[in-house]
Amino acid sequence: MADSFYITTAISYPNGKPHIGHAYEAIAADVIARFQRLNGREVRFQTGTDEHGLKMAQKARELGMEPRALADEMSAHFIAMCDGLNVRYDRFLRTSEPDHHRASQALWQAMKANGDLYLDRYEGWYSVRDEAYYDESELVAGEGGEKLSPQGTPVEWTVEESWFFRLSKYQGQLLTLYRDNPDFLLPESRRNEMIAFVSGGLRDLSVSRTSFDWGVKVPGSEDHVMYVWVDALTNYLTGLDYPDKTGLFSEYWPADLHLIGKDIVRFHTVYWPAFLMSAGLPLPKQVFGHGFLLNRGQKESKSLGNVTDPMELADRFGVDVLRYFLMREVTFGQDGSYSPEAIVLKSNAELANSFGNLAQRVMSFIAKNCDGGFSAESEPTETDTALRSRVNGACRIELPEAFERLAFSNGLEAWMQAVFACNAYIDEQAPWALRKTDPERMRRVLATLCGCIRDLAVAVLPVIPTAASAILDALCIPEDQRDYAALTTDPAAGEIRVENPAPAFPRLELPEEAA
RNA sequence: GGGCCUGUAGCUCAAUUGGUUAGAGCAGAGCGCUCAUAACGCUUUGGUUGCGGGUUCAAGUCCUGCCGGGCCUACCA
Repeated sequence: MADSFYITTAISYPNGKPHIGHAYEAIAADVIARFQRLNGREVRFQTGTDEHGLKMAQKARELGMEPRALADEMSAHFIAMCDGLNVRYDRFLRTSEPDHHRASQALWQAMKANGDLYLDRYEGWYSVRDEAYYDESELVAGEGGEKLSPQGTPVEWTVEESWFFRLSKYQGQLLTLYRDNPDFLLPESRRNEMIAFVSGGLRDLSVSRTSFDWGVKVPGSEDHVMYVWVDALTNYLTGLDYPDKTGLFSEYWPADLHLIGKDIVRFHTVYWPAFLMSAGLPLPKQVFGHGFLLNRGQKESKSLGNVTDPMELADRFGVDVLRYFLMREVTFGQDGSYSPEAIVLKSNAELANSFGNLAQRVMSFIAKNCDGGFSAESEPTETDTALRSRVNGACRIELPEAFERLAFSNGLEAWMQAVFACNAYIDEQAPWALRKTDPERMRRVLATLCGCIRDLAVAVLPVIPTAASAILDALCIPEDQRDYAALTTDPAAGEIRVENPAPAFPRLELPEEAA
């Protein structure tokens, strides 16, 4: 289908509760999904949890539970997070689901049929503590001259039977992909990184393990489970009922956008396209590696004790406020910093004082002075038309163009400029003075403003769905006129009605610890 | 250790890819307004672009060294 749009987040590893980074990615993906729906596209949005692997198995053992029970418990937190943040996914996929095992095995067999999987031995210096193999060159010498991992943990020479994927075979095709499709991997800095990585040569990839069994079984090799990334990446296909290629799959594959963190760019832009090439499937159109959120400029970690529960932020400041802050403050693709003070400051300045107050001052004026409704009879002046086209341009052209490039902060910047223009216009036109001198002119001014507020509210729907809808409700804008296509109409032309306007954004108090 | 990215006003970011006097918002200061969530508007203070060299008619932008931050280096967004 030409206007379908398939977007995914990375699936989260649920060996702990969701942190701010999970929330950030889910929100960004939801903003894109809502944005594309407003553009009239047939959107499918998938997120989920990546539940296999040694760490989950170990964590479960520590807690004396079955891995599946732990996965059930932890994935529930991720589902609750999405629901709590107004993240409207079409499918929440758990890799422990049977259909996912089927899909992973089907992909495996497709790669095998193409001659890209072979059984060999994996040997190397293995650190049990780090659960990782190290290259000889990475090892450091301990005090007694013994070999240690770069983290200083003991290593031993380990031999394990393993299936391998012929990654080396795809070096040329991958480099061609990056060269011919500059939009395949964004932002650009990440593409440079991957070109350098792939140009340096690719080793075949060990894609199965025998040391644990919490995973997808390798077909015909039941003592092996798939390397977790083979199984994890396949989730994007599972959600479309692969290996059935008739229904959802034919409609939505290839994916339009895999939204991921910058730390897993390699898996999505080297391994994943190579797997797909091997299986003879089309490649996703774009992978975008977003940046990380820093807590007051510092990375969050358990050892620093500065881990933030995103739901706590949402409860404290509001879901829309959190969503707006993350999209507005952080340049998408780069790292960003957040703090309670920054959230409060941004929300008060832009949402409460500028946009929310604009809507409220206009609507409550109409409710009080125009009996809640009216039609403007006089012709718009040049000033009215200028404001209207400025605001409409920001909402219908500038913001959507920026969002299309995932440049959310730029799009919202343009939107904010339009809000400022409206506030300047009210002060200049002073409808409260016109009320006594020229009521007809007053009505025209108010109608112009209502048209602008309609545009502004529709444009930000993807970011702050609840508050923007409340404003559109108060303006009595019908549900079917709340998308970008509807912005070509001029609501100031007809009857204006306002019902029960209420402030859309409360002013927030600065957190006490900041004082 | 290696690779890559990053450092611009107190804060968050721009700067058309080397081209006038480095621009916005927030925060601060002054004035105006009263419809509105003590909200809004106008004016304004504030920068040796991390530090040192170099290339160039011209450097925030390119090269180099140093300092700080980050990501990857075969299972944490």
